[in-house]
Amino acid sequence: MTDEREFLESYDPAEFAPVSVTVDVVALTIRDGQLHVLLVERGGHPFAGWRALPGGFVQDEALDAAALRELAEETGLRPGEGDLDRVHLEQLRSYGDPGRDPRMRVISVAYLAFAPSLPDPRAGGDASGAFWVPVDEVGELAFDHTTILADGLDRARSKLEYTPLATAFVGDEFTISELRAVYAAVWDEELHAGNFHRKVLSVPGFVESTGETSTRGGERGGPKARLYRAGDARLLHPALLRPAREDGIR
Amino acid sequence: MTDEREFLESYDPAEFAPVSVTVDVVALTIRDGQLHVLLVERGGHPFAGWRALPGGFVQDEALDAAALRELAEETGLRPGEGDLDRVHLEQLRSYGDPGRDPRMRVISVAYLAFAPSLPDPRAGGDASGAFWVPVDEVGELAFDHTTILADGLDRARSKLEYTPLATAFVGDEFTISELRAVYAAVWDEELHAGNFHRKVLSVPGFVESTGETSTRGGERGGPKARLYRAGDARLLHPALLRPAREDGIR
DNA sequence: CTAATAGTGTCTTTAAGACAATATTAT
DNA sequence: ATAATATTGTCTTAAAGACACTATTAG
Repeated sequence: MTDEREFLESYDPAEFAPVSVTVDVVALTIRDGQLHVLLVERGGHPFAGWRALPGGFVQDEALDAAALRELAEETGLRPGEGDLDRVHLEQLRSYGDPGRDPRMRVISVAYLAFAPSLPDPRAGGDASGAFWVPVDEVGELAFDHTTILADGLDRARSKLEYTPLATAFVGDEFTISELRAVYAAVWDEELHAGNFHRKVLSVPGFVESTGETSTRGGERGGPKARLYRAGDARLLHPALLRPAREDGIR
Repeated sequence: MTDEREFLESYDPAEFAPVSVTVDVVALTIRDGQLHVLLVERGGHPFAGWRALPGGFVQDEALDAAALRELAEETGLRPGEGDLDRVHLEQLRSYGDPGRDPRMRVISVAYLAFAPSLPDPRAGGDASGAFWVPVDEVGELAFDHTTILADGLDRARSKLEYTPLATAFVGDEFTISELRAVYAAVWDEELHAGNFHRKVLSVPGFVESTGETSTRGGERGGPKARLYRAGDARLLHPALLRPAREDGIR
């Protein structure tokens, strides 16, 4: 195509040092009341044997599609078969410092995925293994993935405040207590059951009642709870704000 | 380097269709009480003669540096000489749909820049001209820049709520009225002067008094106003929330 | 003088948070 | 029976918003 030739000639070849574009996914889920992230163990160099975020090269596809594909490949789950349908996926940000990959210039577009408890992953792709790791037990990761994970957690914690994101971590139908457990796990804070309950119900469109009630009470006793499903709100108003911590503000 | 050879051989060449990475900048400033965005007029194909966001190819530099460089080139301002020092720059998100550039696969990392009123730009780089345009007079833009601009405006409007970003649009020292004018321009809403005044002063670390007072009153009368400078808060707590609009929530 | 503006005061409504009470269920 | 839990009630405090008022300044 002539246009493309013109295009390629229109700028300094020095600017055209080869660049690769990858996607990396910060996939979060909650297991046993703890926030977990999906990690893979790298097979090849560099960082062989290190843990890393799942990811890979972008093919002839949209960025979102690449992220979903990588997630499916690394977990062994198939898109379109239920498991991955309920996954909420959003772009986090891009990372492109020269030198972040020792081999060549690589720009990574990071994604954030939220999922209800998923089965244990099957290894796939480049990874010699993939597994869910509690976020407070993640050590040093390959490349700049420690930074990416930290940014992803920040984003997730913040989005819980003003969006109904928490509903992405629970099943189609859930109790208010289950929802509270999501907030507690992601924020790593206790929440007052009574106030939380009233607050959630008072935000228009956050949850809607199914009219049903759970088949049994809590794990350790208590009455059966009413069931809710996600409402139609895309923003929570008023928001569910975390208590202000002095650090982070200044 | 052997690692690089291994690397390049380690994946399907089909995945290695050439990719370019660009940065595009949504640069916002306020002139005459109206929010303006910096646009360029494209010289070459495709979209010759169309308006577009300033941007260009990423060289051997960090992404942030590329954005700042492009901004400097398109405006004719020099970094490190004051004009651009007060510019707040942050990454917006990346855009990479296949086909967003008709010539080849281009991933664009978009940036958002906020600046106090800057001088009229001088043309530079590929652009046959660059200029500030009121955001409500921007027509259709080249590529997917209309979407990028919309995303940038959303981000800016939202960040005014919970960060001291508004101070990036005013000078080093400013009056509460000037700050209110920023909010009014970005949100395109009137704000109650009295309540706004009290609110701003009540948020810890948002502004701090200089002890000085402006040399003259408002444009059309009124007493001299006290001067403030930006405080040390990185987040506003409590936030300055826009009135909830029914749309946008659902 | 007139109109506009800076800054403060006051009151109402809404939301957040602490705490208590009651009924229901697992063990 | 005991302990934990779901849900609702009450009260206090913080914040938001509406409105009024005074003093000061440009024109």
